[in-house]
Amino acid sequence: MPSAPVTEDSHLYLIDASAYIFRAYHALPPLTRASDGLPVGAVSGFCNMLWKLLEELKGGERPTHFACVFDKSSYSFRNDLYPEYKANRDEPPEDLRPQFPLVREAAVAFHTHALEQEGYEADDLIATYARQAEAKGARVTIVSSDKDLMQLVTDKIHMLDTMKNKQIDADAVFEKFGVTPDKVIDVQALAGDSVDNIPGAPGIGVKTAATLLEEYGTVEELLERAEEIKQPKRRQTLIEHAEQVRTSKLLVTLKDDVPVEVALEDLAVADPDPKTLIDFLEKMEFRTITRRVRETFEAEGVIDETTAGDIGFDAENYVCIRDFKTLEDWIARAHEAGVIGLDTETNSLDCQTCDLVGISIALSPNEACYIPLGHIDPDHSGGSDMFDADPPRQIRKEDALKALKPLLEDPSVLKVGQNFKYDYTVFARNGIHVTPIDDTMLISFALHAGMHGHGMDELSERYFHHSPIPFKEVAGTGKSQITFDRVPLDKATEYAAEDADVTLRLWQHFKPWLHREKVTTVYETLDRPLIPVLAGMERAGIKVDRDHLSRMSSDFAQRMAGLEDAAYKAAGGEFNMGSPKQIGDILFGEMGLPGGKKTKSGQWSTDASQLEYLAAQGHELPQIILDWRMLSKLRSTYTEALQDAINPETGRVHTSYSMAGAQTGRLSSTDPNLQNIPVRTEEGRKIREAFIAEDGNVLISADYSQIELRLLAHIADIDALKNAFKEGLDIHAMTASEMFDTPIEGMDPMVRRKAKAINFGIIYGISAFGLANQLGIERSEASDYIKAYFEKFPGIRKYMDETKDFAKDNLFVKTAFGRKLHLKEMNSKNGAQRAFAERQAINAPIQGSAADIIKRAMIAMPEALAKKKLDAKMLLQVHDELIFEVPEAQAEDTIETVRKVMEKAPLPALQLSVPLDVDARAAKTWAEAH
DNA sequence: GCGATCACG
DNA sequence: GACGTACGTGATCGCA
Repeated sequence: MPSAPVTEDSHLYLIDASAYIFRAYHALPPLTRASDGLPVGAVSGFCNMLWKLLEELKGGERPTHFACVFDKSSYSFRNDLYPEYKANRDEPPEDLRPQFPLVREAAVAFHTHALEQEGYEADDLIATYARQAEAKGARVTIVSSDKDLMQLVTDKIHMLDTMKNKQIDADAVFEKFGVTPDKVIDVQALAGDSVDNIPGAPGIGVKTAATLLEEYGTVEELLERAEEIKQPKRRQTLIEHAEQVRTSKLLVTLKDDVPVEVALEDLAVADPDPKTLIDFLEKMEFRTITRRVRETFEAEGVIDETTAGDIGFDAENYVCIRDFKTLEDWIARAHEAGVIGLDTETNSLDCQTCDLVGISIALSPNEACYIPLGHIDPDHSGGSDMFDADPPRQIRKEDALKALKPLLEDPSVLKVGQNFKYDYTVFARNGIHVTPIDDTMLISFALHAGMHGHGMDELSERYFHHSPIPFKEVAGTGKSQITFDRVPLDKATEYAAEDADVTLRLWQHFKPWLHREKVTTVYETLDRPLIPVLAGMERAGIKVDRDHLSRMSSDFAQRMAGLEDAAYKAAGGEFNMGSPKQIGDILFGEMGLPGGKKTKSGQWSTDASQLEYLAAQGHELPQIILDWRMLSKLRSTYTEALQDAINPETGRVHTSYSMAGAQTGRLSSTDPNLQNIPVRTEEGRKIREAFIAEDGNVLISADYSQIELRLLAHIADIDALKNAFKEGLDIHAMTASEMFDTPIEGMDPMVRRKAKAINFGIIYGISAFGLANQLGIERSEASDYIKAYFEKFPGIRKYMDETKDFAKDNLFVKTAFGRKLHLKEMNSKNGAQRAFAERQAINAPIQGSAADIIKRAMIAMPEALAKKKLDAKMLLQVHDELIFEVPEAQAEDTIETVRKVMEKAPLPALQLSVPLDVDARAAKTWAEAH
């Protein structure tokens, strides 16, 4: 650490760190480290404060000497004077305690002294250094708002409350105590202090103390002449408690001659070591301040950017291509590069219907271009003067695409995209089949599922400490938002070229990690090849009978109106049937029915299980609400919304599959969600009748039977289960028979139902609470069932324990095909969080392996169908089910091929020890085919 | 923008 | 002994 003499030009900063920690803890919102839940709110506040003081204070305020001062322990010489000193302090809160050592670590990371000394409080050290510096004519700033330090204030020594950003000088002290700083200890001695347990004189507060001191000068003088005090009460108090007041003065007087271990000169401010500081901040996972610190260091040129692997972003180098010659030049350079970042800009978020507006290409970091192709009025902003608008000078779309096509289809040039299924579809609609490809979103997902999201902005911030321009910034937001074709070209170029740039950089950053993390195969055989398959399914869409939906909608609306009348009658007045809040108030408030559970927000819960319970007791209104809710759900989410989703050009509904949404590796379906079309109730199933085949065609539905239980049997290696599947037994009946020791023949359906619930429960990471809830039985009974199950199938318990142990050690679990799901809460101190992670650890390998298998089937499917010269088109995936559309005459052959591909899907990567069974049927509607 | 609810596997 | 609980999703509505 450097040393420098303290002179009149010096400015010493003393941070009252111990007091700061408590204040930050209470004043700042709680913050925990994302990866393990470690509480770090006070540490974060401390780091921000230090950084601000050290780096952002420019000019005369900048410190020349600097130190953070801590309390060493709770004991000090004051305890010898007065054993009760600070005796009323509570232990620091549980989630503050681990932060004390971290704050000391932070002080060191910032390259400042972390001072503490046995037997003295931080305040005494501060007093000593402050007085020493003052004696040399230096200025002193004490960073604290603690009133105990106010006695130190002089015209050289000030205090600074960083949270309120307020200087505390002699005037401010006078305002608080009614005396000048040198008399503060006298006021405190008289008034006492409940926080520090300083007794003072009973009945005398700050105001009275100030008045008395005005007349008598000091405590000593006052006590000497106590007999002269006119008010009898005060006189008596002061005479009686004279000794106590003298002790109090000793307690509040800071010791300014501590034999300090570090000399004042050695507190000279030192530049932090960039690597040490950034490493610490990154370890704490403070994203914002890490970025700020990094940027400052970069600006000051103290970080070697290339060794950090981070080449700064510089939009200056982005090029807007508006003439053909330049485009040809970039295409040639792209061939040369061999790998390019690629991104498309469109005029809507729906890649099925949008128009291509522009293309961006990145060749290397900071070397990127944007090719506008469909911009309107690019030289005016927002088209306010449409009549004057000149068409922008941009390359004709057909010409550009024609020139780009060979590049985009060139097998020797890798095209890297982020969420590339979108761009793939846009290009496909323009007659270009982009290949070969990589997708940074999917690479991130293969590497880090469960650790963080996989959106580009988040990845860029996390790995490059760079925030790409938000879309909102170029297009605006809300009602005044414009489509990308109206964004002026300069802004469009900055935004679009940056996206391609970031994408290429992400690829460079991630690619080596695929091997290191052993997920190359997952990415290359399960995720990447699925892109064109899903793109094809989304483009194909499924035919939906609008009239059928429309008729159902009217029918539902009528019946809902009837139910509304009945409900108002039963409730004795009108209310909003769609408001759970109002329903709760009526049922449990006005009608006084016995309320069940409450929701998190304190409202009465009115979910189906609650209403069913009330209905079963013979109450009318709950049943009406249940019936209405079902119809309302079916109508708003399905019969109405699905009509709007029909693409007018194709007459079909085109969903969009999300490939990196579900943590376990499952797909999800949005806009609209076609994976949750009703089937469980009679009424709901009718909606599936609206999903139909084109004339002359049929729909085929093929689904895996019990795939997750089969995988459990295989993964946990349970002979009894495996044999049951091999023999084609009813697995739930078999389980019941084993558990309850009854023959399968003539089994009570209730018994089988229990076993079925347990089988599902096992897959979910069973708990007595959950099982009891599911079956509507007592928790103790559920507990007995689980016990019986584990006695019959000890291998399952063993599998569960081993899986949990693995997850605790490695913080991830794997599917049978090697897909990883990271579970960072496995060792959380929070019991509920940990239990949740444990159940995920049980479930994810099973659910994820099933997802992997159907993905393999889907990837193999197009070729298998083509080979058999079948015209079947794969349309939908619903986790364990695939829907196809095929000319009627080919239905049987298609079923045969589909079944074979699905049943053999794990091969050759994995030979399951149980057979996979596939049920398949052909029909005119999805309702019948399922 | 969030919680409650409910549709699916 | 209390806590908070079945796994994975997405859409709609009311409400602040």
